[in-house]
Amino acid sequence: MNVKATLFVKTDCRDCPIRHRAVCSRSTADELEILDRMKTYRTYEAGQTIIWAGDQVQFLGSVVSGVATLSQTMEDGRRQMVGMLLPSDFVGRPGRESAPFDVVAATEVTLCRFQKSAFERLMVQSPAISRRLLEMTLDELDSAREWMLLLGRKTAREKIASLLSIIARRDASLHLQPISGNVEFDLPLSREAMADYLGLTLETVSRQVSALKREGIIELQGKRHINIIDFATLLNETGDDTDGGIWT
Amino acid sequence: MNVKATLFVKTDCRDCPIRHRAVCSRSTADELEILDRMKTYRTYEAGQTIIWAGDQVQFLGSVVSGVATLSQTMEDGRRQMVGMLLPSDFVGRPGRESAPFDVVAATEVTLCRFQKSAFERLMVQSPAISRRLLEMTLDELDSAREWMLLLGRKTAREKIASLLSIIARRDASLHLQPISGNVEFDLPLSREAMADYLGLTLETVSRQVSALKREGIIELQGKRHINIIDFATLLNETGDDTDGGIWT
DNA sequence: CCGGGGATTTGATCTCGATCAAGGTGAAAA
DNA sequence: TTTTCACCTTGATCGAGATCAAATCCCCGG
Repeated sequence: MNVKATLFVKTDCRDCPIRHRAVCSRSTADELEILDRMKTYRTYEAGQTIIWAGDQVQFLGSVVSGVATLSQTMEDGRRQMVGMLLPSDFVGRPGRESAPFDVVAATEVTLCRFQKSAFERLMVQSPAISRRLLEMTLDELDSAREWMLLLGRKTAREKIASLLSIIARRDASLHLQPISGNVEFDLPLSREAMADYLGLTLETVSRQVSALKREGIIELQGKRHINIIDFATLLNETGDDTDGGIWT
Repeated sequence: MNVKATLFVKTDCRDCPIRHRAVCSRSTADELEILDRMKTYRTYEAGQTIIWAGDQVQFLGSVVSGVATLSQTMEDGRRQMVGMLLPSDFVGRPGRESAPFDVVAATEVTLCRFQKSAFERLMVQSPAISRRLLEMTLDELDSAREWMLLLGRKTAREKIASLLSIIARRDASLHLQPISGNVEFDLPLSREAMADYLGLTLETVSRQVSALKREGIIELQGKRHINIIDFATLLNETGDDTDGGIWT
């Protein structure tokens, strides 16, 4: 833990997000140097597709700012979001030719990117990177499986409450703030994107948000700014057990 | 590929499944030796819970025979299966204290187990193991995300057709047979387990299976033995694009 | 061969969320 | 300022799948 902190401070990669730094955290200074020199930034505007499912992708990287979505679409247009990428999340698959899902910028998004081939070469030299990526991928897998419970078994109201509490939590952890009582944040997703994430229609999302507002559990300022009156009360609506589980 | 095949033959671990062998496939003979000496077998009867969510688990391993399920349950009893473990699938998380989900034997299950601490020590020495586990975990993550599309957006009939085609495919690949035309296999899951996997009730599962039978797309022998009359016809009912996608 | 009990099927009815259809809102362009 | 357009809300109705309630099947022990 101390080692991690030390390396965290040592790295020059100051403008890169926490989790990307964490990827490098057990590497040597040399390796950090190499990663650092490889990196480039690119910004995508809201609504832009960053990666199409099936594309050959030449880079890996992580989200510096903004929110991107991972989703898939059936031929008839039904769409399901399968993940949300927030600052510090890793993007891309080492060792894979083509992307399995669409990556779309929900807000303006800046990525810190590495050339895929160079990163993969570095992975072979530095086993710590593979171990760290394994750890991160296991976390993502657990999150995906938690989401399967939501999609398969939760009611519309529970789905909305769960989504709001997750976004609130991730937003708070981004600003390194504790979470309790009153919580405020901007929704990075449109009603339609929320529907795609939750396996609902946008009308149902709108109705459930209105219901939570009517019942005084949340307040809205505009369409996108949410004020959770009391976080614990919202949690009661999620259907989850009280302790909060694995979502961060 | 040749290297893999060679090592495949070299290892003494003959009774262990394909994918577990794959974990070792890029390791040295020494490392294989160590893994081989560590391994023990254990058999669980159908219905038995192998791991409870939250348990401290002291082993890792892979499924040798039988089918196990990964699932989570809400306090009020709603249950969602989040994965199915077939022969060759890896069980357990290196580097994790406690299990995130229940693992239950759907049929009689035999596991090949390694002591977790010993395996983790081996992982540090042999970077290839981490890389291989990362690859496998990425596959699982993609599968989980495909399943999210099913849970969030597919109709009951599409869900049933998808499940049958996945089980048929995995069963065929287990016996190293190609899949096309007429396909026969035993369902390893009860109607209730199928419902838990698909986010449906057992009555809906039963009705949809009956409908597929009535329409001549499948035949039943007993409750559990399925005969898919023409695999391509069943695929048409899944809602997936024609090429089959990532499911193996 | 017979009875018991879990697993499955089938039927009747209900309900939550989808669908169809107008409106409202607010920020940016004209 | 007015227009416009994308986004969101609200209302009315519908229908797929849930729920409640019996049968029926079948495997197993006696």
